[in-house]
Amino acid sequence: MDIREIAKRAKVSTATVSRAINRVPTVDPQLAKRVWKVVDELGYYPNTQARALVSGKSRIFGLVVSEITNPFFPEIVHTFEELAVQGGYEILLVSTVHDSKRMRTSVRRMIEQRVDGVAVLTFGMEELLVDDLHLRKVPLVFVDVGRDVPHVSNIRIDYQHGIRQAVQHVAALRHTRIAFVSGPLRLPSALARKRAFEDSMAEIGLNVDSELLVEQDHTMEGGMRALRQLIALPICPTAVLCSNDMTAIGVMREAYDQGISVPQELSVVGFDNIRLAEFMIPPLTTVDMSQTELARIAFKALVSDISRETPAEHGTEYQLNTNLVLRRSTALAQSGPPRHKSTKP
Amino acid sequence: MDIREIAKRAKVSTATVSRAINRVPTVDPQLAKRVWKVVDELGYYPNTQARALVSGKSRIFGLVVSEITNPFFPEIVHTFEELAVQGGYEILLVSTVHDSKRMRTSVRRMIEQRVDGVAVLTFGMEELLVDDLHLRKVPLVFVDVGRDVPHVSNIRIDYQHGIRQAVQHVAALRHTRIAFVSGPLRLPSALARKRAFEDSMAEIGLNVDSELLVEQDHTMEGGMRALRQLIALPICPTAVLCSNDMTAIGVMREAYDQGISVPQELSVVGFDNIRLAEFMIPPLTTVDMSQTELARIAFKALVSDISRETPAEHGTEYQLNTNLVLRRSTALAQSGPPRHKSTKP
DNA sequence: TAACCGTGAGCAAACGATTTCCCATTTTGG
DNA sequence: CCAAAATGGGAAATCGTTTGCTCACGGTTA
Repeated sequence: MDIREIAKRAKVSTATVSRAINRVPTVDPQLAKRVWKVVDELGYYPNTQARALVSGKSRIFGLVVSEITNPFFPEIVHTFEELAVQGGYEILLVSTVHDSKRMRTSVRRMIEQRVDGVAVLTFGMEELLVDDLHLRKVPLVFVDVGRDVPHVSNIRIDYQHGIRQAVQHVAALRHTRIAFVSGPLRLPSALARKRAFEDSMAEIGLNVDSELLVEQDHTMEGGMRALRQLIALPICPTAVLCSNDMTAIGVMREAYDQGISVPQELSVVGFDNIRLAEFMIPPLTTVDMSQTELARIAFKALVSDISRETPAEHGTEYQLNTNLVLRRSTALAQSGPPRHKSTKP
Repeated sequence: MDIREIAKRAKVSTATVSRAINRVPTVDPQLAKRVWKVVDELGYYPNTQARALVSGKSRIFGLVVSEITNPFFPEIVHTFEELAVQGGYEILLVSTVHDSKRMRTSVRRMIEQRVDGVAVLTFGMEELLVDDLHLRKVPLVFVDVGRDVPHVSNIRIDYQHGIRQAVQHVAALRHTRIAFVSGPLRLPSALARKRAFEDSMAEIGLNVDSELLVEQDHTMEGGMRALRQLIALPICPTAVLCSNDMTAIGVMREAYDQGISVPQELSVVGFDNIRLAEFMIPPLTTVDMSQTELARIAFKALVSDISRETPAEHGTEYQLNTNLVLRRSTALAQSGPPRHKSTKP
């Protein structure tokens, strides 16, 4: 059933039907009513493809996230979708972008679908895409893309702020042997977090032993591996900061397996502040990086790029802060000499 | 840039370009090569809208889930998406379907987008949609839709199987006062789980006190509330089964706050077996309802519906089983009289 | 009364592909 | 060597909308 059918039954032209449906004010209310009646009776709804074809706008946004399986991202998807439906947009989702090739094809496919904009909230794969994408004049928003790419908006995240707070918090609790479990260092965001840690430590005159810097993969299993590695050290750390909450959960889980109590014997700090953090046992002290805020910014960026008909020469820069939130996974370092493998009873 | 541009530059007709791109075998390899050369040089890619308009297929699947924020669903999305990209499909995601109105419009919009099929994996809102949707002849797959709807595939879940195992497991550990925290009972799936619990209890001759049946909302907060309610009882339960893992996590968290140790003083069993369950402290014993399997079935159902040109009179029925997986959140009931509020020292 | 306007509806041309014919070559067989 | 069949490419119709342009109609103004 198409617009012609409606036109025929309402005894008007297809043009009038189109105008009536789109609520163009110049159409006579009488006629409009007649059209709507037929539309309702037949349950007609316009073909979006045809619409998009002529208008050039699909009212679809692409949303690319790293790994929907990490609870950090669903929260983003949630907010983004909320805004999308409010704005009358659909969202085309791509997740699971392990490798850059897969990612490229995914995004390429989005562009083939003529999405009106793409938000790439992936923390790391951005660089590879930028070139591909900004040629097509689709509005784009990235997170923490290093270089300054024309026509692309960028959400810059201030990792330093929250991580410094975390370090100082832990230091204030008298910890001196503080470990950091990073994500894969090829990811810019993981690297930035580790740097922020090192800088913050340096700032307060604590040196970070290289053996206390362990690289993992931002998963719970990674966190478990990390702790196993750390407790094998001659002198164990008494606190461990993690590059994300999943890692921290893994660390706590391994601590449980090893009979190390958190926070009495080991303080743990996460990063991200996923909703789950609050429900861990013990509730996880972590650095908040607001997922709703991030999604909100990304969405707004896209919308404002679209409304601006002449694309801005330099994409807008947005800013997102991070902040420590205290819960119960950190405590005063145990007095006396740090727990030492070989001196342990 | 469109197909005409390519045709002009390759000095062939648009028809030939189309054929070359779609790898129609009858086109002369020479010409095809010439076309592809131009295509690559110009970075041309066909307009999906136009394609869809003429072919009537969009190569997009709609995926509707209850609440992306519940870790159960991302896992489904993940698998579904995996299969989708393999099959050359995009996915249009709708989550956050609290109210049926919102859901209807969402799905309506999907249909307007001319998706090739919709998987509604939402555990409860199905009924409302069925009528709207199955008129349009879009392939559909639901979970546990009660009545037998023509042209609609249905994944039926055997809650009873896993829940009976859970009940028997807990009973074997000498628990007799066993509580059940259900989801919102207006959701068919929540109701079915509760029924399965009651039946399983009856089967082994344990009576379930109505005060041990608490209705909650499938969230972690709900779990916390539930436990608070249960420990206020004159005689506390020594084991609590939950309608989903999020609830169980909440229960364990509240137990932690109340200083009740799991599993020594309280056994907890979840339902769903989200990935996180294994990483809880203690690791959560739960009933597995494979998310990957569910997604896989849904996807296959859609694909097979599509390939079958004449829609089957009665949609296919699929089956998904549930199974207890033992971890460490359950233990022998403490001997002696059950912990009693007023007799507690 | 004639010229003029403003209003609102219809005609037809896009939008960018696919696909159905149909025609011009070759190839094949007698 | 010629007719018939096979082959491959092109012209044009089509998918379902939107929209610029034209035109008819009725009312206002000189």
